[in-house]
Amino acid sequence: MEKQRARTGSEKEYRKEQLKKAALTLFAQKGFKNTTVEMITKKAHLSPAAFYLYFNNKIAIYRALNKDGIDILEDLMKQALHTSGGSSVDKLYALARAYYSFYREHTDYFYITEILHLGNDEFFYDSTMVKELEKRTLVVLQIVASVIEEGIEKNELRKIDPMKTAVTLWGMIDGVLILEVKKSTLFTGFTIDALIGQLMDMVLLGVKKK
Amino acid sequence: MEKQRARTGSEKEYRKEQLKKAALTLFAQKGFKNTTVEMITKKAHLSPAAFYLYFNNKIAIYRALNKDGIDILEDLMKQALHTSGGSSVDKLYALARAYYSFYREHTDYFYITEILHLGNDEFFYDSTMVKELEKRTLVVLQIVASVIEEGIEKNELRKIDPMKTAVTLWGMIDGVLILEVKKSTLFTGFTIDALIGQLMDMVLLGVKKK
Amino acid sequence: MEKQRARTGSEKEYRKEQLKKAALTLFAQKGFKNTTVEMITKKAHLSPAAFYLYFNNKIAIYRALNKDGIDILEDLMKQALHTSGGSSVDKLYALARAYYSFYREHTDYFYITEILHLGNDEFFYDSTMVKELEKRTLVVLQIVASVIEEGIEKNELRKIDPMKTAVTLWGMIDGVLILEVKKSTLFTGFTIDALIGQLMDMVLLGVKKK
Amino acid sequence: MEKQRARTGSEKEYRKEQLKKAALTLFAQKGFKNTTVEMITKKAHLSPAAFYLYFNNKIAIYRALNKDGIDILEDLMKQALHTSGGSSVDKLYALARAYYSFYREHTDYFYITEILHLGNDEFFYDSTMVKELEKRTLVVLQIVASVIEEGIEKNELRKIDPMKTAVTLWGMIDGVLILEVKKSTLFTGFTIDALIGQLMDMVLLGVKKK
DNA sequence: CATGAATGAGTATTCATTCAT
DNA sequence: AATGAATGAATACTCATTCAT
Repeated sequence: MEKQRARTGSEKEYRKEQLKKAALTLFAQKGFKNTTVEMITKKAHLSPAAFYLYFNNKIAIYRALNKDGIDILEDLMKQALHTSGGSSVDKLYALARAYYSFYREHTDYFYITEILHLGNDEFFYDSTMVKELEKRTLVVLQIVASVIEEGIEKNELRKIDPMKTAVTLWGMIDGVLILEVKKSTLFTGFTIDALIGQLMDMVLLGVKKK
Repeated sequence: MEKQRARTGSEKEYRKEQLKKAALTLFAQKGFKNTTVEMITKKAHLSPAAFYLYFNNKIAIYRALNKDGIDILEDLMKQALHTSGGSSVDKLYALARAYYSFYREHTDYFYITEILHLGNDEFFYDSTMVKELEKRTLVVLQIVASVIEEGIEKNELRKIDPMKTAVTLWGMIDGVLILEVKKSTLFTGFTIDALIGQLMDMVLLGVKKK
Repeated sequence: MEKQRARTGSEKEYRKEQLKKAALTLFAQKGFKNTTVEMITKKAHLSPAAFYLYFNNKIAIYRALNKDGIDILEDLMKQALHTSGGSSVDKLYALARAYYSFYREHTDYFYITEILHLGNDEFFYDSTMVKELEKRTLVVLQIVASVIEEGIEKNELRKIDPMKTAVTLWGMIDGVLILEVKKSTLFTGFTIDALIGQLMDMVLLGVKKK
Repeated sequence: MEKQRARTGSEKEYRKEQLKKAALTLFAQKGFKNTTVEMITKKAHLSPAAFYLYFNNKIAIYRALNKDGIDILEDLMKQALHTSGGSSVDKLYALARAYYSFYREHTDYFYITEILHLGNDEFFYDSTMVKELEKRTLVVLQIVASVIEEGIEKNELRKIDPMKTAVTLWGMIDGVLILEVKKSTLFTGFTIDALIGQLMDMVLLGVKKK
């Protein structure tokens, strides 16, 4: 193998990105434990040893990806808010669509931020990292909550606890998306689109007849 | 260490249960890959070699637990249906509560049946097992769907696709429960009870003002 | 499994025979290391633990079989001598045929006495056993040697060292038979019969033209 | 223990040789199953894990040694042919001596190529390897057969099937050599030299008086 | 006598991580 | 900075053998 050398700072940054890109795909495909450092470096055309020039250990790259994922999500949510129509319901739709497109267009990141740590125990032992992620998540949730709050004020929405609703919505949507990740959409015969549509319909109108 | 011996058939069954109990806890705590056969047997006061008297391999015990989990869930759901009030909404509540108590009282089973396979590869390579689990899941979903169908007929619920709604509900509730598993309920400051309550409220009445 | 009980002495002997029979087949089929005690006992419809009522350990059964093999061979050789025609060449033929039929009719014993210990190191550490086997082998070789001696006296054979010739013959025939065991007869396209025929022809007449 | 590092390519090749050398001795001494990867690496002053930098698995090193063995044999046979006297009998002698010196000077290789797979299962599961070895063996046999053919044409040898004779000879000599491997030469009181001499005498002249 | 149950000691193989160059 | 080489610590699984009943 040719010796690769990252002379300039940006070249170094580039290598780091390559490694993250490789790890992102592999983690999403095979899980954390089933992805070896060697696999990651091979995909990034580097030697296994080089990995440790860029990351302290295997968990570090996972953490970095996790952060990136939340960055992307936050961006998407903020953008959605700016470009959406005026009514609160419109805005809620826009935010839901943003989250959904986080799932669709950045599936690997969705996988890593929302799913990968489930069924593992070693990821969140670094409490500063946890704190950091929680703060970031709250920012995103706050965006949703404020839309709900606004909707209530404008009398478009029922009187509900905005943050509680935001959190619940988050969980609900995640759950439905995870159905597809678990391949449960396949055997039930519904597309993820149909299920998300159904979710929005239910959430907005309820199932009960008035 | 004293040598333990399971003399009677029922004692043998007991040991098997001990192993499953140990594995259940460990899998839920640390994940599949992070749980070693040694850990399981140590917890069950047996030698690693003894494990293989009771299960063919590590994955076999996981499969057994998975099946047990679904058994429990199915029971709970059927019971809920029989003991609930007459209206469809009551029945839906009862089913939701049943699922919720599956989560509460059998958290480790919930963990294993709903979460553990996420972020891993190896579980679903046995396609007969997958088929079996899918069938079992459909049975549970069908219970929910039929209640919805009945509700529509009785004019208690809006005209919605019963199975699609059931699947969506499943995902939604799972998602909210997973929030707690991910410890996300903690930092948002809501109890899981509150979130599930919020979910039921939203699902029944919708958020939109009429 | 039903509990088997060997009450009478002969029943005990029967069980021992069953075990040897099972081991014989398995050793010949799979080799010593690849045959487990469990396989042997399963084939003999006994529990693994019962094995140790009849043999001290796994090697012991191999040793017993080895002895049995030589018994059979010795018998065959002695019989051959008694039933053969009068000339020394006839007798030599008869003895060769006897050895050959040891291979054909008792292939598993041939395998065990002549081949199995090759490529292993643990069999002959019991020096009394080795001595015993050597003595038995010498008896067989002596049978051949005395026929050769007689042939020389009767002027039917060239003047050759009888015992040296007997030993050489033994090795030569073994070697050709082993060719078939190694499946080398297959790819060369010759049957073992043809090769043994060729061997006898060469040995009697030589290849050199006179 | 000092950490050993193979820096240059040739040093790496050297380490591989060390491993093969260690494995060669051990396989010949103890057999395949009784030789552990740890034994091999210890003898080569490496860690067990390092083994897998050089060979994919335990069987791979056996296969490599097998190939090496046939290389050596083929070389010896070809050389013998080139340096021997003109008569076919001389050539046959030279070839026999070559095979004999393969046994004497490369006993461990002889052991591995001719004996080790006897009494085992697992070696021949790789059919491409088997085919390859058979082809190589046929090449060697063809060398012998062509000398015999020439001898018949030159009227130095009786009319015999050249290839059949070659195969038979191969088996015969192997058999006698194996006698020594089995230590059977010791108790019979003959040296392997004497037996091989006897074999050649018998094969050339026959035992029958004319 | 027979066995079900149990295990200690192995055994090939993997992998995150280190380090001399 | 980059890497080839090396390894310690795991880890699932096997098997001859033991022993209480």
